[in-house]
Amino acid sequence: MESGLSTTEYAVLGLLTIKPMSGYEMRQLVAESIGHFWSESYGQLYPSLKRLRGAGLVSMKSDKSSKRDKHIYSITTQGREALAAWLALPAKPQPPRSELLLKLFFLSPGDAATTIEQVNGARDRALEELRHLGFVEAKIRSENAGQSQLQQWLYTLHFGRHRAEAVVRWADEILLGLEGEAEARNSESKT
Amino acid sequence: MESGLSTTEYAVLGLLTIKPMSGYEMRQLVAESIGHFWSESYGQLYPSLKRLRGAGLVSMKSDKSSKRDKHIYSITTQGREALAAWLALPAKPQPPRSELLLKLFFLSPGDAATTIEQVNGARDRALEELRHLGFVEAKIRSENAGQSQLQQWLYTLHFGRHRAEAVVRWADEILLGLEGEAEARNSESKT
DNA sequence: TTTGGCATGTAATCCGTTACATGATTAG
DNA sequence: CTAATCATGTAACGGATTACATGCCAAA
Repeated sequence: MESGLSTTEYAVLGLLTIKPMSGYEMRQLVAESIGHFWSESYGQLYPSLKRLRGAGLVSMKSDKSSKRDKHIYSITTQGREALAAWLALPAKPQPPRSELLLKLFFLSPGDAATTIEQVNGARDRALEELRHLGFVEAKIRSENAGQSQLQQWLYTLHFGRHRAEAVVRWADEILLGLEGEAEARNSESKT
Repeated sequence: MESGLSTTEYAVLGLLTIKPMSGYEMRQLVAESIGHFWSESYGQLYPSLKRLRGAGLVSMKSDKSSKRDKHIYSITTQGREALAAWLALPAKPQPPRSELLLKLFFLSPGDAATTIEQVNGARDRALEELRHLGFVEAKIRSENAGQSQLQQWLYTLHFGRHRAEAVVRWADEILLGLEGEAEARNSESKT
């Protein structure tokens, strides 16, 4: 069912609404602007562009001006229509697959040290992401002041922030409980 | 690098530490107990069991007693060692890929109605998950009182709770902002 | 008797990353 | 001169879901 296009292909269409771009440029843009919730590799990008072109959803022209021929892709009217239709469809929730939770689930309470390490690792990564998101937000706020799309970008950034904050809260909850246990054991052995 | 086994195979080893099981049983157990952060299909399960058996990490015996021959798998000592080694390795963070955020990113501020729909949909799903997690927690608390593994199970459940709460907070933040905008526009047109 | 759950597996297919192959341009 | 970055693509591979193929047993 659905619309025949893969999610990657819709992502490509979306990127081309920002501006006409080469495959290489798209890759960069994905990595720096939506890297916290999306990724694309060349192995997906180039074949997708080819298919989309075949379907008339994007057009291509060679830019021989500056350096050596570079392929600049643009979204067509049909492409915009296909994208708009997809954007209005409810996003399907993706089943999360977490290696971290898998490990925690199977670790035994006797391995408290390993549990703590894993939880701490997740906490550190979340803190790091929080810093990174703050940095990105400051950057796009200054670079895109007044840009109409800015608000939408902030939505995705804020999602990342709430997600990371949740991880920190969760980790603190566990770490506190584990410390409490250790203390209880301690005072017990002293009595 | 790494250890030669896939994450699915470690998950299988982990499941077999709970009790010896058939492939069919494993599938059920995954769906009901760790379904909120992991999934396995038969197309992965059976070939994995085959490979693990070949590597001597699980053993199999046919149960002809009850109905018709059923294959019961158990984890071997080597299997337990392999699992323990993997559990101690830091969990690698998986790059999130969110179709929802992709849509929000590309929706234009003019499509506020669609944005609201998407965000509300995510909020509803999070609320539903919260109810579900509460239900599961009550169930496993009563069924596994005193079970040593209970605490580990709760860790994963609580992660899900914090994650879902984060989505609700984020959604409320956006929805509130969007309402404020609408009101501002309203009073403006009245003045 | 026919539907649904138990039960085991394989094949086709999709989606995605990594590695490979190639080559120009630019900064140190 | 040479390493990094720009630039385009394909091939190989791996991980995962879905569809397919098969068949028993129990309940409605």
